[in-house]
This record gives sequence, C-alpha cells and structure tokens, in this order.
Amino acid sequence: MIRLLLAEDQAMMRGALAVLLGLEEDLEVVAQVGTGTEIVPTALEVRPDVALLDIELPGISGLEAARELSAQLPECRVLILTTFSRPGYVREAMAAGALGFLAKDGPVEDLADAIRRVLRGETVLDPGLAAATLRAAPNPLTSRERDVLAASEDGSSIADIAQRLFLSPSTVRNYLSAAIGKTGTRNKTEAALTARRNGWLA
Amino acid sequence: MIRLLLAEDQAMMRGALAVLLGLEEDLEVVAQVGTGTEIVPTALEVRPDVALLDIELPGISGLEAARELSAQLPECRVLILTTFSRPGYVREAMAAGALGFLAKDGPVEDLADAIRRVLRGETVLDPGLAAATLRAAPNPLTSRERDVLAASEDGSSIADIAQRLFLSPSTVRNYLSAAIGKTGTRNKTEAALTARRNGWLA
DNA sequence: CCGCACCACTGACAATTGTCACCGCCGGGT
DNA sequence: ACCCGGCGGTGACAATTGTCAGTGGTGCGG
Repeated sequence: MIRLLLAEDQAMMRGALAVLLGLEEDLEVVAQVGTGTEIVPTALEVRPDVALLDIELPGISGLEAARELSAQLPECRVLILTTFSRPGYVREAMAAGALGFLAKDGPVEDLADAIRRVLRGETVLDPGLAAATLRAAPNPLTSRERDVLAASEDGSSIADIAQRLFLSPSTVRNYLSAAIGKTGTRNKTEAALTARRNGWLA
Repeated sequence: MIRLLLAEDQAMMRGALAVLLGLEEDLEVVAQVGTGTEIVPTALEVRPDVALLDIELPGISGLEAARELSAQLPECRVLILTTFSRPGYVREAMAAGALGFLAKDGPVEDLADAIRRVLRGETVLDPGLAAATLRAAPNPLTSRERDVLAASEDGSSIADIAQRLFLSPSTVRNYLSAAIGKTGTRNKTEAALTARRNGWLA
C-alpha cells in the first residue's frame, strides 16, 4: 500500500484526486492539505511514501516545501503536480529534490502510474519539457530584482514599492530598469509578467 | 440517468471529475470538451440534460457558451463551475440563463447534488455569494473602456493598444483615464487588475 | 589581495503616462 | 427639439517611469 500526502489548494480538485487515487487498490491517501505551510508538519506526522505537491499554494510554495521535505524526510518521494510547465519551475523542482514533475494538462490516467514510478525511484519528467527547460535561459535576475518585480505585480507605483521594501525610489527604479533589460521587455508590467511566466519569481 | 456535458480546460481536472461523476449511479458523462468553442456543437449533438461549464476556457468563455446554449437548447440546464467567485461572473451567469453557480473551492461532495438540483429546476447559488454580488457595484465601464483595459492587461504601451484597436493614442489615454477613475485606481495596471477581479472584462 | 558581482543610492534627462478642458458626431429617450 | 451619454479625437500640462553614468560598501572566489 503506497501512502500518499496530497497538497492542492483548490478544494474540489483536491477532493476529486483523493477519491480517484483512493480507487486504486495499491494507493491510499493518508493526508490532504490545502496550504503550503501544512505540508512539512503533516508529512512528519503521517510519514507518507509519496508527497503529491501543487506549486501555487497559500503560505509557502510547493517548491519550498519540497526542499524542506527532502531535507527533513528524505525517504518521502516528492512528485510535483502543477498547472504551469514553466522552465523555472522544472529547474527548481529538480533542484529541490523532487523525483517527478507532472503537468495538470495531461490525462488523469498518468497520475497513478507516475506515483508508482517515483516510489520505485524513477524520475517522472516529460522529455520534451526537460529539453525545453534546458534550452531556456536560466533565471538571470538577482534576488533584489526578483523582490522588486514581485512587488510591482499588483500595479504598485515605484514609490509604493520603495516604501514596502524600505528602499529609495531611485534604487527601485534602477532594479526595475535592470529587470526590464534582462527580460527584454519595455516596462515594469511586461517585465513582471514575463518573469512570472518563466517561473523566475518567488 | 442524468446525461452530462463537461467543459473544463485542465485535462486532469476534467478527467478526474468525469470519473468521479461517473461513479454516481444516476449520472453519466456523455461528452467532455476542453474548449469553449466545442460546447454548443457538442451539446447539440449529444443533447445532455445538464452542462457543467468552466468559465475560463480557450475560445469563447463558458458564459458566452451558456448564453448560446440557453437560446439553442433551452431544455439543457447550465451549471457554471468556476475557480473565481467574481461578482461580475455571477451576474453574467444568471443573465446568461445558468441555473447554478458553483465555486471550485467547495467540497467535491456538493457537485453531484448540485447537478441533481439544477436538473429539478432549482437554483444553485451560495446565499453569501448572491448577497455579495448584489452588494457589489455593477460594471461601471463602457464597452470601449473594457476593450482598452483588456488590451492593456499584457503591459502594452498606450501606443501599442492604439494600434491594435485602430484608435488614436489620445483616445486610448482618455479611455484609460476614465477607467482609472471609475475603478478608483491610480494607473492602468491597477485598473486592469481590479476590473478583471470584478469580472468586468470579456 | 584583487576582481567581480551584488546591493544601495544620487542626480540628470527623456519618454511615457495620466489629467483636464474642449471639439464634433451619433443615437436614444422625453 | 432637446438633452444626455457614448464614441473618437486634439492639445497642454504635470506626474510617473525608464535610462544612464557614477558613487560606495559588502562578500566571495581565484
């Protein structure tokens, strides 16, 4: 019996997957969580064989949780399950010690099998996606550039961002200008969007 | 046997729901589609009793499809199933002739029952959500203001938007200024975001 | 120890954006 | 006939944003 932890923020998706996986006779969902913060404590408590983690979660992201998990509970295999096949996500997932990376736009039928494969220690990763990730440029942004872009995502003015990050407006402007250059865009809105799409933020 | 049409863009979610609903002995998923464009043709072919529609779909939106459906196939009840409980969405859904509106952040267990209820002609709509929708201001934007905001969502410059919509840059600036005023925001990025969040676009 | 990259900041300048007053045109309602 | 609101536009002005060159300070690897 493979013991599963399921982390997914959308209640209906979470519930549906839990029922579905529960139908397989070798799988058992032993824990379900809806936030990133709960993942590690719950995993330490229930000791699942495989953790199925969404990336976009309230609290900490599934990627951060994966990092924590492979440090604190290395016998638990991590399978990332996400809406977006962003190059940065794949890169981070592998670096975080995840064994598998599955996109939600694939068929459900693949899921149970992917779980069995990561349990056997096999890597689950679409070859095309792997190639695209290797082809794509790695994250060119510095830590501060990421912070500033993330803070600009809600359309805040430079003055707002400066206040929130305790920086001078000029400094913010400089970081934004650098980020705009590195992303090959023409203003902060575009820069934030492409950085997000590439999985370069948070 | 209740015949269902299922429209949802995320393949895994769609597949999971199909399996799940198929387990109920009075339900039968007779068609699954992943785009908005397929909804009406498929419905006309398979004549489902209930159509379960996501809103955010490639091609036309679930709301537009709902409008078409209640015109061309009035005996088919529409249940909207969506990620976002935006006031504008609820308003549009009801105006489009949908009988039910269900958010994906609720438990899966509610879904089958909601389907049975819309089939009986009952309205499915969370009372709190209904109240919030009535409390919220209706869409204050004119058609052109919506167009311009939608075109500015990707961070385009005013010149870009003007070209795309065949308008003078000055006109675009005027519409944006009006939209910024009406949304109570301070620049086009914020305006586009709040308009989107309220379900005022597309 | 030196170079290098990153962080934080300043000041100047140009380009873009946002505001406002104002124009004419059309269509619907009273 | 009249008013009103939406559409499309102009021009002027102020505010914000983006670019660039340059200043220091820090920490890390060769």
